[in-house]
Amino acid sequence: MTRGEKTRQRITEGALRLFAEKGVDATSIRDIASSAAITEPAVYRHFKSKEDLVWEIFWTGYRGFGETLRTIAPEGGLRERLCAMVTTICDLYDRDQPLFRFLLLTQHGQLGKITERDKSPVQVLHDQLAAAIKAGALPEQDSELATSTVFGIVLQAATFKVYGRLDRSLSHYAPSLAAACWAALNAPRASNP
Amino acid sequence: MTRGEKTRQRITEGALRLFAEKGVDATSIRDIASSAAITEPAVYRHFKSKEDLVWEIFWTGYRGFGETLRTIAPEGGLRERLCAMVTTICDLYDRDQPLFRFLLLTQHGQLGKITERDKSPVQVLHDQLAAAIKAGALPEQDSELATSTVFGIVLQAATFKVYGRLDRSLSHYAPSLAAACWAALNAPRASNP
Amino acid sequence: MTRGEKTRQRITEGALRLFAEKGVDATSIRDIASSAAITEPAVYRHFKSKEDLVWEIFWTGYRGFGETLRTIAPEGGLRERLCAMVTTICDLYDRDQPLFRFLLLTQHGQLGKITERDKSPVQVLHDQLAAAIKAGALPEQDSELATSTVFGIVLQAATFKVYGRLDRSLSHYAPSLAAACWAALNAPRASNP
Amino acid sequence: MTRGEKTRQRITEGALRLFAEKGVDATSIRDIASSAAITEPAVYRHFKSKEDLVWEIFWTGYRGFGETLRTIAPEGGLRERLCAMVTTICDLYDRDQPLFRFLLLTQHGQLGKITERDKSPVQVLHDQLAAAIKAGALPEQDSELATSTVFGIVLQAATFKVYGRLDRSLSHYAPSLAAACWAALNAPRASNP
DNA sequence: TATGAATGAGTGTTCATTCAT
DNA sequence: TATGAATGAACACTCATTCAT
Repeated sequence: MTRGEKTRQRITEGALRLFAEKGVDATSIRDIASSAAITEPAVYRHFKSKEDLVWEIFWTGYRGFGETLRTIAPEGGLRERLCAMVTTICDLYDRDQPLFRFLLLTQHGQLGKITERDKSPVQVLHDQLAAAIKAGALPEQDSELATSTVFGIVLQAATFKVYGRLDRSLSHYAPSLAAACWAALNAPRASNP
Repeated sequence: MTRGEKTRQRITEGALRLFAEKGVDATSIRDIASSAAITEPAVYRHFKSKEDLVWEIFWTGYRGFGETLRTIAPEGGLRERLCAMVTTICDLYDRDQPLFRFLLLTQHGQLGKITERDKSPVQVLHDQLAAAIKAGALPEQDSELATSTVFGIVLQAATFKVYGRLDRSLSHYAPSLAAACWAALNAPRASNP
Repeated sequence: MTRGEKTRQRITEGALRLFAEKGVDATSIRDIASSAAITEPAVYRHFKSKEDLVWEIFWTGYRGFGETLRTIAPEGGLRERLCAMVTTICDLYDRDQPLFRFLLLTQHGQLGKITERDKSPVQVLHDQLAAAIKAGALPEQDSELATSTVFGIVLQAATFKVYGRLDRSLSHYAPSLAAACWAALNAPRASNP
Repeated sequence: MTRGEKTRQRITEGALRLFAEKGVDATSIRDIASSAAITEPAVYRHFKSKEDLVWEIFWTGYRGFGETLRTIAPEGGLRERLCAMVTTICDLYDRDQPLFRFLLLTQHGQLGKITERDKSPVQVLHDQLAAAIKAGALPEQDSELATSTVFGIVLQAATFKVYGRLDRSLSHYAPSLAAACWAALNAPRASNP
C-alpha cells in the first residue's frame, strides 16, 4: 500500500467515526484532517470536495453492503436466507459500528443521490422478498411494505443499541429479530385492498 | 393569541419545516427568521439560542406525542390498544409530516438530552408492552426488543414513505403494520439464553 | 447620513483606492474591511459578494461618468464640445485618480458585464461623433475608429501620468490633447475601402 | 530544440493565453501546468517562481517588441517610419493577440519593474519622436505627449478590437491610424505655457 | 419593541511552493 | 527527471450571537 493509499484510508476511517458521532454537517474538514494527522489541504489531494468525500464513503459502503446481502446463501430455503441476512446485518453493526451508523442510521441525506438503485441493500432485500411473494413462498402482500418491515425491525434494534436500551451485542438478538421478521412476513393479512 | 405568540408559532412552524427538509445543522437562524418574516435578532426574543429553540420544539412535540400515546384506549384488549397506537402514529405522519420527521426520523441528536425519560413515546410503549408481558398477555420476551420491533415496523414504513417507496397515505398501511407488529410480538420464541 | 451609509462610503472609497493601486484580484475583502476600519463580515452587510461590490462601484462610476459626458455643452460647436469633454475627462483624473484608474485604465474585466451599453461614456462619445460625421461636421470616417482615437489620446496621457512620464496635472495638457483629437478626427482620409 | 525547451515553450504559450484571457492574478500555476500538460512542480523546473515566470514572459516580449520597433526602416522619411511602426504594432496584434494583450493592454503591473528603460517600445518611439522634434521634422511639442498620443491611438484601437467594437483585422485600420497619428503630431499647437 | 449594524470564530476551498521519492 | 504528497497562508464567505438605537 502506497503512502497515499494509507493516508486516504486514515481519512475515510477518521471521517466515518466522526460522521457517526457528530453527523456530517457538524464534522469539519479540519476535524477530519486532524483525525488523519494531516493538514486540511491534504484532504483535497484525495477527495475533490467534502460532498465528494461523504458520497464516496457512503456509496462504497452502501453498495458493498448491498453486494454482501445479495451473495448470501442463495441455496437454502427462504427462512434460512432471511435469517442469514439478519445475522449479517447484525454482524456489520457489531464489527463496525461507525460504518453501520453512517450507512443505515443517519445518512438519509445521501439516499437521494443514488442512481444505481438496484445495488442498494434495500433493493436487494426487496427483490428477494418480491420474488418469494410471487413464488408463493410468502403470503400475498405489498413487497415494499414487507421490505420496510424487515429493515425496520433490524435497524430499530440497532438504534436501541446505540442509545443503550439494549446491552448485549446486536448479534445476540439476531435469532429473535429473524423470528420476528418471519412472523411479521407471515402475519395473517389485514384486508388492505 | 397575542402577537408575540403568533410570531413564536410562525418561528416554530417554519423551523420545523426547514429542519425536516434540510436538517438542523443546515438550517441557519437566518433561514428560520426569514421563514417567519422577521429579522434574526427577533428570533432571540423568543428563544435563548438555537440549541434552545431546537430542544424546545423537539421536547414539546416529543413529550406531547408520548402523552397522546399514553392516553390511548386504556380500556380494551392489548391488540386493540396496539392497533390504536399504530394508527395514531401513522396519523401523526399524515397530518404533520415535518413534525413527524423531525421528532422520529432525524432528531436522534436530541434523544441524549432527555431527562424525563418516562414521558417519551418510546418509554410509554415500552411500559405497556412490559406490563403485558408480565401479565402474560404476550409471550415471555425482552420488553426492549419488543418495543424496538413495534417502533421499527412503523418508523421504517414512514421512512419508505418519505423516500417514495410507498405511495399511499401512511394511515392506509396502518392495519397491515399493526398486524405485522402483533405477529412479531407473538412470534414463536427463539431460544435466547 | 446614517451610520450604515457612512460605513458603505468608507468601504467604497477604500476599495477604490486599493483597486487602483493593486488591482481587484490582488485586493482581498480583508484589505477592504481594514481600510474601512471594520471587520470582514461587516462588508457583507453592504455588499452581497466581492463581485457585487466591484460591479457596483464600477457601474455607478462608469454610468455617472457617461451621464456627465452626455450633459456637456449641448450648445456650441463640435470643436468646443470635444474640447469640453477632453477637459472633463482630464479633470476627473486630477480630482479622483483612483476612480479614474479603476474606471478607465484597469477595469476591462467589468466591461463585458455592461448591459445598458448606451450609458457608457464610450457610447456617449461615439453617438456624438457619429452624429457629427453624419451631419458633415466631420469628414466621412468609421465612427468607432474616431471614438477610439479620441479616447486613446486622452487615456494614454493618463496612463503616462500614472507612470510618471508626464509631470504636470493632466488638465494642464487638456488643450494640447483636444487639439490632437481635433486634428486626428480631421486628418486627410487614408483610402480605407 | 531539446525536450526541455519544448516544454518551456508550451508553458509560456499556455501562460500567455491564460494571462490574456483571465489576467495574471486569476491564472494559477495549476492552470498553467495543465495547459502545458505537465504537473505543477515541473513548472518550477523552468521558472523559479510565478513572479519570475510572469516577468520573464513579459520582458522577453516587451524588449523584443522594442527591438523590432527600433530596427524599422531607419531610411525613409519620418512619416514613412511612423507608418511602418503603426503597421508593425497592428501586425503584432493580428499575429499574436494573447502576446499583444499581455504586453500592451493589461500588464501595467510589470512596467514598474523595468530597469533597462530604453529597451521598451515606448522609449524607442519616444526617442525617435524627440529626435524628430529636435530636428524640426515635427512642430515643437512635448515629446512625451507626442509619444502618448501615438501609442494611445493604436492601443485604444486594439482595445476596441478586443471588445468587438471594431470587426476587421487591426492591420486593416493601420493606414487610418497612421494618418490620425500624423495629423495629431502636426496639429496646430495649442498655447501650453 | 424590533432592527440595522456589527463581530469573533469558523466554514470549505485554493494558493504558490517544497520535498521525498 | 518528473511526480505524488504535502503544507502554511490566505481566500471569500457564513455562522450564531450581541448591542446601540
